[in-house]
Amino acid sequence: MSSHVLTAVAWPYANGPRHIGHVSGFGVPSDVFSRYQRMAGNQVLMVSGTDEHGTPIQVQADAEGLTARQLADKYNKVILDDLQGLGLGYDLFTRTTSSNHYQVVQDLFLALHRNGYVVAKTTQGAISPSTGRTLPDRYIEGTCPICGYDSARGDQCDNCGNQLDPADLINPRSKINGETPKFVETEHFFLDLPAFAESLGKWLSTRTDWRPNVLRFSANLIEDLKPRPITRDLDWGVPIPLDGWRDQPMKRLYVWFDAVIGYLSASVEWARRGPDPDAWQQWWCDPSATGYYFMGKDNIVFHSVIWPALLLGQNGAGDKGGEPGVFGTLNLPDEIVSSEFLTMSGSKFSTSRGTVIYVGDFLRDYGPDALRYFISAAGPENQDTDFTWDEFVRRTNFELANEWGNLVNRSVSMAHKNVGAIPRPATLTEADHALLAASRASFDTVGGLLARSRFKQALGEAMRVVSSANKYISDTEPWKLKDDPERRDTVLHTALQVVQDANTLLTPFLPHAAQQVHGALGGSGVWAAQPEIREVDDLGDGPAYSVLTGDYAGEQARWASTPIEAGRPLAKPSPLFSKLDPKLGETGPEWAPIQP
RNA sequence: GGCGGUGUAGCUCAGUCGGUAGAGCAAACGGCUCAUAAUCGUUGUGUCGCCGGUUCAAGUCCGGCCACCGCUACCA
Repeated sequence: MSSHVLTAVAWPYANGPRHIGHVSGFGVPSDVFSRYQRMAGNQVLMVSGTDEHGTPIQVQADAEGLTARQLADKYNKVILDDLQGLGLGYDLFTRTTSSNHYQVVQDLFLALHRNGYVVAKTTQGAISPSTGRTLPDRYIEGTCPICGYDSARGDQCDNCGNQLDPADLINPRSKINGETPKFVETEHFFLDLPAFAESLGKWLSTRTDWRPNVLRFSANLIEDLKPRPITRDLDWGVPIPLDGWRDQPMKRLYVWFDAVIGYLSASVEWARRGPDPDAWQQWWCDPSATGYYFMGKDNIVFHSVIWPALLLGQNGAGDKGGEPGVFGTLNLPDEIVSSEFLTMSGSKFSTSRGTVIYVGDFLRDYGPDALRYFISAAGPENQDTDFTWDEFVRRTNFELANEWGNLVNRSVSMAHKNVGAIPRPATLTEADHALLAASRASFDTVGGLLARSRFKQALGEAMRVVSSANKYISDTEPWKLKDDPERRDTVLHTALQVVQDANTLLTPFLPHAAQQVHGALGGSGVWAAQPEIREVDDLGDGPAYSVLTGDYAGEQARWASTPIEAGRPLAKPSPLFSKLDPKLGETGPEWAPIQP
C-alpha cells in the first residue's frame, strides 16, 4: 500500500551560513523521516529552499557591500553545499527568488484577496529616512519611557521587560546606522486572521494526535488573533499583483508571507521540471496524501496557525467562505514535527558570543554521518539539549566506531579470511533462529517509531540489533570453530545477515555509511541515493540558479530484511568510521575552541 | 508581565494507564583474542527540585513555591 507523503522542511534564511542547531531542527530529522518513508515504499516529495527576502538580508547585504540579490546568491550557495554535504535527500531545494515562486505567491495572494481575507489599512510605521525602507521594531532602539533604560528595543525593554511601541521611545534611533527613524502613515495589506478563528479552531480540534504543547500553544493563539500585515515598505521582495500596487517600487509582500508559501511553490516547481507539470496535486489536492512539516520550535506558529489560515483562505474555507483559487482545494498540514533547540553551554547558539558551530566546518572535519548520528541520538527532540564536544567524541568513538563499525569489520573480516565470500549456512540452531527473528522483528518496531518521528528511540532500537549481533559473535566464538567449518560458516552467515539487517535499519540515519557497508557485503550499485546540486534555468525570465535534487527511485534500500546471497565474494574490509582524538572532547576544534 | 517547557544515579537521558525507580556512559572485576586496544559478562549508586493535597498507593494527578530555559506574532 503506497501513499503520498509530503515532507515540507522549514526554509533556512539566507543571511549567513547555518549552524548545527539549525540542521538539528529542520534538516536531519526530515531527511531520516523521508528516507524511511521511501524505503517503506511510499511516494515522498521532500521540498524546501532558501528564504531570501526581507529586511535582515537587505541589512546584511548593505553591511557586506553587496546587493540583496548578491548576498542571497552567496549564502544560498553556502547552504546548498552544507545540505548536500549532510546528504539531505530533497526532491527539490530551491529559492524564493525564482520566477515560479513569485508566480505561486502572487496567485495565492490573489485568491486570498478575492475571497476577502486580505484588507488594506493605513497604519503608522517607522521608516528609515535615508533609504525609505520599513524599519522593523527590532532594528530601533532608544530610551525606555517606563524605566529610563537607554538601550531598549523597539518592541520590548530588556531592562524592565515591558512591551513597547517604538513610537513611544525617547530618542529613537536605528540600530543599523544610528539615524532617527521617521514615523509615517503608510498603507499596507493585512491578513484578516480573526476571520479564521472559527475555522482554524474547528480544524485544530481535529488534530488530536499532535503534541499537547503544540496544540495548547496554537489554541491559545487563536483566542486572540489580530490582523497581520503582509506587505512592507521595501524594494526587496515579491511585488504585489494588484493595479496601483504592482509598480510601486517600495511596496513588496512581507517576507514571512512569501516564505511560508514556499512549500507549495517548490512542489509546483518540482512538478513543472518533471514529465507531469500537475504532479504536485497528488501531494496537495488528494485528501489521502499526508503532509509532514519539520521545523524548530520557534516556527510552530507559522505552521500550526498562519499557514493553515492561508490555505483555508485560498480554499475559500475561512469564516467568510469564498471560492477555491487556481490551486483547487489544498490539504492542510497533517503533522507538525517541531524540535527544541540545540544549545551550547546552556544557551542558544550565538554568532556574537562566538558560541557557534557552522555546518560547513563540522562536515569538513568529521563527515556527515557522525553529525547525523549525534543529532539523531542526542539531539533536541523533546527538550533543549546541550551540545558538548565530549559527548560528540564519545558517541562517535564508542557507539559508531566501536559498536557498529567494528561489528561490520569483525564479521566481514572473518568471512573474508576463512571463506573469501558470504559463507553458506548449514542447519541453524535455536540461538541462530532467535537472533534472526529478533532482527527481523526490529523492522516493525523501528519503522513504527520512525513513522511517528520518534527518532531517538528508533535509533536506540536499531542499535540494540547491533549489540545483539556483537553478543552473538562473542557467545558463538566462530574463531574457535576451525575444526567445524560447517558450524563456523553457519555462524558467520547468521552474523552477516544481521549486519545486513542492521545496516538497513540504520540507513535512514547513516546513508553514507550504509552505502559503504552495502559494498563491504559484496553489493554493488546505489544502496542509499544522495542529493546533487544541479544548475537549472529559471522557469520564467530570471537568471539560472542551482537547486538540490536527486534521483531516489533507483536506490536499492528497502525497509525489510533482505536475504544475503551465499557465495558472493567478500573483500578485506576497511574501517567504517575513524575515531576522533579524545583531546577534542576537552579542547574542541581550533575553529570552535571550548571557552574556559 | 503573559504563555509554555524543563528539574530523575557522578554525566546524558527513558519512565505509557498512578502499582516495589530504569538504560547508556563513566568506575571495578572477570572472560575472549575474530575485529578499529575492538567485544562479552558480572557488580553499585537515587530525599525523582521543595512544600502541601487527593488516593489503599504519587516520579506520574491537583495546588503553591524555587531554579533554569524558551516564546511573546512589523524576527524570519
